Amino acid sequence: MKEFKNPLFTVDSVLFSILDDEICVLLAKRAIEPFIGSWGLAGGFVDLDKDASTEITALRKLKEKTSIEPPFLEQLQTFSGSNRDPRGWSVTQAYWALMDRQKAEVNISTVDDVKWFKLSELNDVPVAFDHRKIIDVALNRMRQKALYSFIPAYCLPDEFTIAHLLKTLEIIIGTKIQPRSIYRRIESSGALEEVEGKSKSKGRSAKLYRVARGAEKILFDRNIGL
Amino acid sequence: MKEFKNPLFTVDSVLFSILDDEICVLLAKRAIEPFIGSWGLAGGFVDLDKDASTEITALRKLKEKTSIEPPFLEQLQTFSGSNRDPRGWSVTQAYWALMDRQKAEVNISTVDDVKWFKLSELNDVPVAFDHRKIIDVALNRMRQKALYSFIPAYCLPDEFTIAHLLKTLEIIIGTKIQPRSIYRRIESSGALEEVEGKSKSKGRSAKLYRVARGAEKILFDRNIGL
DNA sequence: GGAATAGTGTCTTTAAGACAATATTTT
DNA sequence: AAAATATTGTCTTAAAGACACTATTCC
Repeated sequence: MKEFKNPLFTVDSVLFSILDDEICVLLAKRAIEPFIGSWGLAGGFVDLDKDASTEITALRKLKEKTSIEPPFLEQLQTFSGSNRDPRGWSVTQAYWALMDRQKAEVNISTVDDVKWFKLSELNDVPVAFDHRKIIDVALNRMRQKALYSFIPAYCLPDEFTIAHLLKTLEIIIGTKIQPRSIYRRIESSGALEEVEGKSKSKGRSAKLYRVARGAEKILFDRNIGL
Repeated sequence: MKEFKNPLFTVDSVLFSILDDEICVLLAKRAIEPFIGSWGLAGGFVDLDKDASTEITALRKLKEKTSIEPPFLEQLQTFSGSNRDPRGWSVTQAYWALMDRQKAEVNISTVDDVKWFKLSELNDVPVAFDHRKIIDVALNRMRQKALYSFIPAYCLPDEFTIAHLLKTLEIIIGTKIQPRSIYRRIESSGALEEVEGKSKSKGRSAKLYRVARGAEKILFDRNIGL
């Protein structure tokens, strides 16, 4: 039997959150070649001794950068070819993830090689490999899922208001959404749980909610906001 | 920098079609270890010299088995870990594909190491690796897509009737579907094109259609058949 | 013409969009 | 009380479900 060489294999994650009413993505400054000095996705090689699966690899790498594991992580797509990495034929299994930006802030603010970039800033920095393309694929995936799930709730703090969720969905989808539709979905799906306490802000205070366990599996069979 | 060993990397495809009103999947009898003699998905190692991407690898392997390239091929998911292949830590990038069973029949019927299995037969044969699990993930994906696209049309012959498409959707989804809903979707989406000629069968003959270019990208924003 | 299958009309149902109205809080 | 925001009521709209009815084609 013919013996084949294996391609280079890495795992990379697109971690999104929301900052100043804008989608942002976590990137790390590359300390090694190739693309040293450019910004790239959190990721790297599988540790064959420690990692039980590539999902573990993805979580490990994200934790290295943010100090916490994201509450939402899902396979995105695999990117491959001989041109995407100067070292040779390579494969990257990409994941995408969501987390509350505040939670990671403490850790990130102490280092200068990990940084959240707003989408609008992304064209002004050098992005390594084909990571820009991977981010775009992840963006499309997130936007699509926002239409028929509450998955974007995973980039909110543990407790949040419906107005906050609504705003987040609007930012991701890019259009106004009827509050009524969200209230209806919350009631009919059980994807959120009411928690004790109220928000404090300018006007009437709002009920607080948290994401119910397994909420990422609750899918509506109709798209919102079109 | 620490040097990492790469995992074994393979590409495997779950090819579905319809046979006797049942979903069927193409498997190949393994001629080499591990799992020699068992049935596995069409797939194998990337040819770093010839394959421009893993998608090309998948197409190449499918063509080897069926003599034709499937009209629909899409990334499914990646499966990884140290237990799924006795040779060590491994990664399989899985694709799923559809084609008309008749088209591949000539080639397949001349060999005895490639065979379509109905889903109901699948529990009676030894299936290699975690390929049974991969098939189940692909099944779920296909069933989901059948709810909001005409992608299942890719397992029909080049020209087909609406009744045939309807039947195919019903088989995949597993419930009765209103013909009216299908006619509406065809008219509003432009996913199918009418072609010359009529079907010949027992009763009134039906118009013939073919899948329009890019039809796999036409998605409805509501699920059918629930 | 009768059987069989294809395709249409149309009423009902479901869940989202629009947007006004009411309810709570904060100041 | 006024302002601000949260939540609900309710009418409209879009697309699917149900199912009867009409249209063709084969025999």
